[in-house]
Amino acid sequence: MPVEPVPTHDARLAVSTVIFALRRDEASGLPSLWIPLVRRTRDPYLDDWALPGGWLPDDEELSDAAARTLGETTGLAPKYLEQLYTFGALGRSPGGRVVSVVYWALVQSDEAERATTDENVRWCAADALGRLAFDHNRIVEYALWRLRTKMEYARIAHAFLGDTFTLAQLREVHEAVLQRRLDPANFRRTMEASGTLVDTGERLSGTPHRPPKLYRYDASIDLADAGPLARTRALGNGAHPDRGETDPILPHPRMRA
Amino acid sequence: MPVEPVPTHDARLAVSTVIFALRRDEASGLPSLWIPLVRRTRDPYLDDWALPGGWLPDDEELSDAAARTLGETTGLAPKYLEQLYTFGALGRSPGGRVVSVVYWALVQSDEAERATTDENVRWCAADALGRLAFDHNRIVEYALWRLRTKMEYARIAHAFLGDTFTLAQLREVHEAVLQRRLDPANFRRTMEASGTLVDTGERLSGTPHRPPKLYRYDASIDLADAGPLARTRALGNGAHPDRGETDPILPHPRMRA
DNA sequence: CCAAAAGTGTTACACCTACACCCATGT
DNA sequence: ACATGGGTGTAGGTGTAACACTTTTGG
Repeated sequence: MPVEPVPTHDARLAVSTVIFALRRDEASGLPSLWIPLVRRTRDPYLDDWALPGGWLPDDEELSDAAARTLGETTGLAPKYLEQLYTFGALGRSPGGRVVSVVYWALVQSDEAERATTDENVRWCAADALGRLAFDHNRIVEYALWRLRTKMEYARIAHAFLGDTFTLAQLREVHEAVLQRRLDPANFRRTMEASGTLVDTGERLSGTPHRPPKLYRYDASIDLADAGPLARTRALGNGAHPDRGETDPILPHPRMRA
Repeated sequence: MPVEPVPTHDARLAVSTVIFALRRDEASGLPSLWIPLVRRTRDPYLDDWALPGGWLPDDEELSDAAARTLGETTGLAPKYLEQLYTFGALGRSPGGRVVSVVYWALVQSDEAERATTDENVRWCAADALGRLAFDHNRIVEYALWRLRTKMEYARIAHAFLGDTFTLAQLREVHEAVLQRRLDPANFRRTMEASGTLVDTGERLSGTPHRPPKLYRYDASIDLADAGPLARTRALGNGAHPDRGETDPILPHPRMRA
């Protein structure tokens, strides 16, 4: 057995969060993904932009730390929060090793429109950030990939919306994240088949055409596929890690005997 | 901006690994999943069984630490290694906070047959471990779920086998992990369609029936779906994190416009 | 009435499943 | 020769993609 001495000078532990919201482009009218960044106020990468985060307090849960820094920078509460990955490469932070447990979060987009924006917080289009501090470009790239991948098999799109929404709004979210148009008819059937949509009986009026039904999201269905860690924290809607790699990954059966 | 003081008393950082091998049951002849455990030699949970791991050295990469403890307990090198999740709940370790970055690994099964087994290392059937130290039962449960989920969409089964293998051997791996029989004919076509199998031209002789072809795994195909972190470390075959929670996740297109 | 989006129906096609059947080798 | 697993062929079911079509509102 190897000896197991208590370390005298551990790597430092940080928590960061990639926060996604949907923002409507003024010109095209189409929504796209935006994330908030904070300006560095001290030496490594001073004045550069970085992901919200900070050192992990001794007495705070990892996900709580992620949600707290999210609130401190945006003034919002996450509607979806999930651990992304832990980055701990030796060279990633000049001047002392830092291991960062990174979360990703979705926030309600209409709330995000009127979110905090001061000198040191800036919202950027997720696919056109500048050069970020540390390895944060890589982290955002991975978070984007996870969001897009997971959107194809999990029901998380509603986290960008309010309590009730129309199918067109839900489809618009999918289209913005996946960056391609979806067939309204097939999208409707796919969502209805998932069993997670509840017809509220209400309709949205004031549109210049036939008023669409308003739906509500039903969380009780999804949990089966979310894996053994899903039951952990409730968090309003769904807060589960991955399928992995989710991968996922749970669509079809397979060739059986 | 919140203050950002350097912490005086961080949580301690550990790395653990869930190591999977396939072991053939003497009675039934069918292979099933086994994992090595180490006996605790100090106070929290003294003499209980736990996952291999240890404190993260200041100058070692996370994945290297996982691979090293794997080697120290089994004498083997991983054929597949991927970060699983980071566990950092406040109460998970009595007497001081510990944040564990957990990896999962696959090792070649015939090598594992003759692996280290002393007083303090024991191999157990993955679905019939006793009560483990800390939250390690939960961790193994999650790792098992990830392995089974990922086996359905990613090509990782070959990591349990040698350099060359027959389709029947590969199918046996899938059957053992997924715990159900697969149709040999359909399994063959699915694997051939994946494009990751290379016919070596050789055949396995000595069987009491028609000699099956020997195949080799071709890594160059898979990397497309593995996500932005895949290019990181080469590690013989594939070492990529997730699709996440992958998950996944990448089988089908979707309703297009 | 017209435009436009909501919502329904239908067909073509891809893929998975199940199972029948032939092939090649050791005993 | 024959038993056994290797390997190929093929019909039926399931689900998605594409698109035509009807419905319902505001202007």
